[in-house]
Amino acid sequence: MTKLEKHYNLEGVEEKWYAEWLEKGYFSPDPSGNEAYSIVIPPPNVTGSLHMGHALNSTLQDILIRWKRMLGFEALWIPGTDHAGIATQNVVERQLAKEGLDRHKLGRDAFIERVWKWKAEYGGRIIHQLKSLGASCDWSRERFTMDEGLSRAVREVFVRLYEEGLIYRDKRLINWCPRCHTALSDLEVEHEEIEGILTYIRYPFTPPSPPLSKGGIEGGYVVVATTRPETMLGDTAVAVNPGDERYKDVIGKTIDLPLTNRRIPVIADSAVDPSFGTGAVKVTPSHDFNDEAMARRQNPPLPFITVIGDDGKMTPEAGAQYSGMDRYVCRKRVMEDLNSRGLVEKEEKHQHSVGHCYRCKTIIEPLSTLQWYVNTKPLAAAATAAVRCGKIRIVPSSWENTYFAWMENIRDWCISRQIWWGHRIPVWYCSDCGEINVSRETPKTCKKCGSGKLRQDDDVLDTWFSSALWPFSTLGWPDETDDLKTFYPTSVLVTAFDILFFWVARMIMMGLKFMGEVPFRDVYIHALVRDAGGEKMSKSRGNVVDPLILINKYGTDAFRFTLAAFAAQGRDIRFAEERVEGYRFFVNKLWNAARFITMNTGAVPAEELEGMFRDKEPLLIAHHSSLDLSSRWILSRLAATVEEVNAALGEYRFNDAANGIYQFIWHEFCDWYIEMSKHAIYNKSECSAGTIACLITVLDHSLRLLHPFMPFVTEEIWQTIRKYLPESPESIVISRYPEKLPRDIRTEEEVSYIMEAVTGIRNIRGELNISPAAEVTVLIKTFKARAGDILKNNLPLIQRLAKAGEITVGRELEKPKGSATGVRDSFELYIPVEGLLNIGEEIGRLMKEKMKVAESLSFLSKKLLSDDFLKRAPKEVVEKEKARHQELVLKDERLEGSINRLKEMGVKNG
RNA sequence: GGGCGAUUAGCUCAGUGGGAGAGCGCUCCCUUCACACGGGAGAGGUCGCUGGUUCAAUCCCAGCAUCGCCUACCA
Repeated sequence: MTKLEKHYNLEGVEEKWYAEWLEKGYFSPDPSGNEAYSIVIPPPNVTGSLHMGHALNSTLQDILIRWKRMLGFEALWIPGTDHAGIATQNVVERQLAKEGLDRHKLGRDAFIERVWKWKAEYGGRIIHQLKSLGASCDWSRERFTMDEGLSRAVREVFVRLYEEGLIYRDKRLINWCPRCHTALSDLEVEHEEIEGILTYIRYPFTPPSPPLSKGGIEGGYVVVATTRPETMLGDTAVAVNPGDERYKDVIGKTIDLPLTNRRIPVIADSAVDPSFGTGAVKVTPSHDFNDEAMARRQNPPLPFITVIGDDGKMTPEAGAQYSGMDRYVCRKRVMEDLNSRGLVEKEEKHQHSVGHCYRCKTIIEPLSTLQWYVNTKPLAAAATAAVRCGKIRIVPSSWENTYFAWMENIRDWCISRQIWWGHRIPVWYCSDCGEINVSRETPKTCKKCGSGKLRQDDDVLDTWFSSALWPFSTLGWPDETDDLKTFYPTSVLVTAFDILFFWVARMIMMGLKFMGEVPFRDVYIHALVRDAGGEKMSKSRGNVVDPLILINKYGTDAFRFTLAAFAAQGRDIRFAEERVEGYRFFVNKLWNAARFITMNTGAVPAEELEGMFRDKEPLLIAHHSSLDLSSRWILSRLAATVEEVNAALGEYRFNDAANGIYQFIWHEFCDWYIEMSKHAIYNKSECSAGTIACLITVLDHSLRLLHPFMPFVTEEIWQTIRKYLPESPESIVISRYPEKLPRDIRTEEEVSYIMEAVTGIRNIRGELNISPAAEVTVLIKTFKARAGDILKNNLPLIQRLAKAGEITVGRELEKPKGSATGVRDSFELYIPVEGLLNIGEEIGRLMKEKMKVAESLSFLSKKLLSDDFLKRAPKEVVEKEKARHQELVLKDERLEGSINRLKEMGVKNG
């Protein structure tokens, strides 16, 4: 037997077992084996480093996978990373900048080579970190979104969507990041509320000025308001609401646009809100989404004048004096020029939201460009239906509404990005005839004219395009692999809500479209991990808690258990480090329980102990009648816990599962059963093999229950007791998860009497501060014959646990003079306290208690006198409350008596 | 602007239509041979505010306040 140290020492344990598990291949399921259970990991960015979000996400998945594996499923957890187009390109570009290079100097091919090199060097970091979390992923199936197989899937999907007309190319306004120099989808724009300036500018009418209407127009000009004055250089109209009386006479008139030599019309459009600003709006179709829509609605459509370029600088069309200027420098200059002409009416502070690039936080610029789009409406309809009809269950279900709302308002998805790192769009343009060739394989000649002069589209696809295929591309699609047949659809997707739209919704659309089946049955949406103050953790806030540091400090097991215990549904997690410390104590508690048990296996002859385990599981059931009361009790409590934990995990209530195990191991197994068992163990003549076998059995089951949460310490301990267990496999990883053990309610009830007696005695001792050395005499007056019998049969146990001396049990006992009283459900305890305590203090305590009772009593009396309550409350409730009232009356009388007796004693003793 | 969520012990959080729980912290007692990373006993809460429904509300409903998040084309 390995000798266990007093404190659990994690040094080397985790690495040792993880290596062992990998070597044995426990994490690789057999596609032709039992029923499948599968999860695909939300692939972390290849540039990523493990943060709390990953840690929580991965821990929950690992708990599910380990649980199902132990239940006998072929459990597959596919790991991998995402190529993270813009993010990765940014990282490598920063690296280049340090060397005084940029990607344009390097050229496209060399740059991409450089990114691959970077990936080879640093891209495995997060994978390594996942392993240190104990993640039981099947690493032999690890994928990367730019793997050859996944690239094939991407092309297949693109071509088929194009052929069905669901992918198209169009020139329209998109969100443009001037820093990343690429288009972004709507989702990739983060809106932030900022305080800007609303500038009111005078636009003079082309002379002769029109006659003035009421308000609005003064001295031959109309006033418009804007937060972006520089865009006026691209204005092609001023719009007013057609119903706006103030402006009805000027619709159709023209304006001499200041700082330019252009003339623009005043138009009518019902989208204009007459109550905002002046009720007149400058229209810049090339740089504002609203204005673009307005321009297209006009007949004929308004012209588009692009004054800001893709680098965020003003174009020649902005005018010679502004061309080449940065957009914000230009804003200043325009303001100066307007001011010098007296055209600025006023400036106001103004709260409005501004879009920022989600990768680099640069303010995005709406820009009219040619991009590829997915027509998402038809795909979204099926994806909505799948959730509505229950083919996919979103847990917690409160997220369903969010999902529906987004899906029903979905807009077409801009999928092209003007960067280099990613899946290049499989489109080739013919230089001779202009034909667009869309193809799975790189074509040599134009399909229309046969020309060999083909040029591939420069753009790459949005990173999320390949992510959307992840649940089936990782399983081998478009090939019909065994893995695909066995493991698709996957069982559950575990993720945070922040990528519900980016990723989850798109996976559902693509899965339904290309597999004809949902990609997963359940979507479990877990909380976001925030800091203790509720702030989102981020590098810029400097409040990031590094999971790896916690793992180092407290061990992976304690850390994982903390995450699970925190993972209540529907609420964000405020992470508190003290909790991790608390659960490390729990690891140590478990460790010492195991130490106690392994130290005492020799209390009975080895053959006898072996005999207990000779039968197959459930070994102890066979011996049930030979087991003592407390052993039968702990087995029943174990059964209750097993039931609770399985039920909780089945509903993704990780916190309930974790707390259930914690409660059982610490407070029932350790605090009660082990203490009860000592009586037998330290008196070898009384010790039965059953008790030792029961200790081992409960420990074994506890370890297996706990293993998905705490994989390492459970394996470490389990290996030391494995030799006692019949037909046990070589690792706890592949052992059977406890399920469906028999309960014994009668025994549980009986033991509850003993526990009540013990806590009752301890109560009195503790409250009266009676020395632990004093063996108190106890009288127990029972109300029920059965309770009395149980207590009588277990007196030595009660004496031991409560450090009591003589105990008398009976139905007709009289309370001795000068004794403290404890009231329980089934009996009353009397402990003569004369000489054991300070009478003054005790009287004070009793008075305090009496006041509390009196308060409850007055409340209850009022309630019981109320006609309404008596008439309308359910009978059983009324009965309950009456009984409670009776009890309180009795308790009050007893307290009164005790106080009086103590007072007498006090007088006697001076 | 629309929507969602939160508000429970000093702290971090569970929970329920019939006078509220855990962990940590705090107080007191105990170095008893698994564990002081331990054991035992306690103190501590008008369950955000105001109304309503109900015999009964911390829980259901409405409004308000504070905080957080999502979403949106008010220039």
